[in-house]
Amino acid sequence: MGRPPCCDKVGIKKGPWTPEEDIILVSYIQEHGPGNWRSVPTNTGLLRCSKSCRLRWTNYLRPGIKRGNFTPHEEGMIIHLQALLGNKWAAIASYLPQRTDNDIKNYWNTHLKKKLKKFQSVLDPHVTPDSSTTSHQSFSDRRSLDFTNQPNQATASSLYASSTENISRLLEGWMRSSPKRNNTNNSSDHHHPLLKEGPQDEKSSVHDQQFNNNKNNNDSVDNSVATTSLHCYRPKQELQEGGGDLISNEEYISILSFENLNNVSWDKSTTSDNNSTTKASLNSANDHHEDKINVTTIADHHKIKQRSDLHRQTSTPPLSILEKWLLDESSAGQVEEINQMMELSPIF
DNA sequence: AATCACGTCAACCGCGAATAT
DNA sequence: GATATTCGCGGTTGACGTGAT
Repeated sequence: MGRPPCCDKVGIKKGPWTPEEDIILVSYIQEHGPGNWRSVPTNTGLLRCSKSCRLRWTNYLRPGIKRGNFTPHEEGMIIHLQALLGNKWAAIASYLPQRTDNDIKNYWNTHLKKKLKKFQSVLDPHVTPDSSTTSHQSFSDRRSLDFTNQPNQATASSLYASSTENISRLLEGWMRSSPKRNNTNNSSDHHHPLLKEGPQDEKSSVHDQQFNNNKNNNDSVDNSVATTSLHCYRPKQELQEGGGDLISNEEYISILSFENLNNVSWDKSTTSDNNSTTKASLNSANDHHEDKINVTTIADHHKIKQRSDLHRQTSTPPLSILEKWLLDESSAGQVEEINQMMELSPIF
C-alpha cells in the first residue's frame, strides 16, 4: 500500500509561483508563522500543495536569504563541507544561513562540480574526470577558476530580481515591522507589509538584521533577492595574471594541504570539547573507518543543528574553531590561514 | 533570422524521519 | 507499540535564457 500523496492532486497548481501567490503566502506566514503547512493552502486559498508552499517559503520568501553570486568564501565552505559531509545540503546550508540547501545544491551541481572536474584534469591528467572523490579541492582551485562564468550568473540574477522585486520590497517592510522574524508566535504583529509601501532605498534591511554576526562588508550588501549590484572580485585579476588554468607552486602546495585536510576527520581539529571523539580520531589518523564514524558524528551534529535552526538564528551557539573559520567571511587570506592552521597542527 | 545545444535554476517527486494520535 | 500524518531532505526534471552555428 503506497503512501497517500501529500495533497490532492486535483486542482493543484504547479509550476512557477506568481507574485500574487507569493504575497498571499508571505502575508499568511507573517500572521501565523511558518509551520503547519498542511493548513496553509486551505487557509490561504492557494491552489498549491503544502509542500510547495513550504518550499517556496524556505527557498525564496523567507527573510534573510541571500541570492546571487556566491562569494569565494562561500564556495570554499561548500567545497569543504561537501567533502566532509557529502551531499548533505541541509547540513551544509546550516553553515551558510543565508543560502538555502536548494541553492547550494544547484550551485554545486552546476558550477562547483565542473570546476572540480576541470581542476582535477589540470592537476592530474591521469585522474578520470568523474572519479568519485570530490575532496581533492582547494581554495586555490577556486581562485584559479573563479568567476569564469560570471556573466551567466549576472544574467540569472537580474532575471530573478525582475520577477521577485515586489516580494523583496514586501519582505523589507515586514522585517522593519517585525524584528522577530520566523517566530511562530509573532502573530501579534499584524502589520501587513502588503499594505505598506517599502521604500527602495532601504534594500539592505532584510538579511542584515539577522546575520550581522557573520557577514563581512566585502560581501554583497545588496538585498536578499538579487539586485543589479554585481561583484567583481580580485580573483579575476589573479586569473588573468596567473595565466588561466595554470596553477602556481603556492597554489599547488595549498592543494596538497587541502588533500590532507580532507583525508582526516575535521573533528580532530575541532572537537576540543569532545574528548572521546578527539582521542579516537587522533589514535587513528589513517583509519578510514574511524573517519567515517567521526563524519557521522558531525553529520548527526548537523541534524541536531538543523532541528534547532529556527531557534538558532537569534542565539548563536558556541562555535568550534572550524565553525568559526567557516563563518568568518572576513578571512580574506583564507588559503594562507588554512595552510598555517595545518602547519601548526601535528595532525596534519 | 532561425535553429540547435547547452547551462541554469525553480520546482516537483519520492522517500525516510519525526511527530501525533 | 502501532498506525497515521506531517515535515524535511536529496535527487531529478523541465522551462527558460543564452550563445553558437
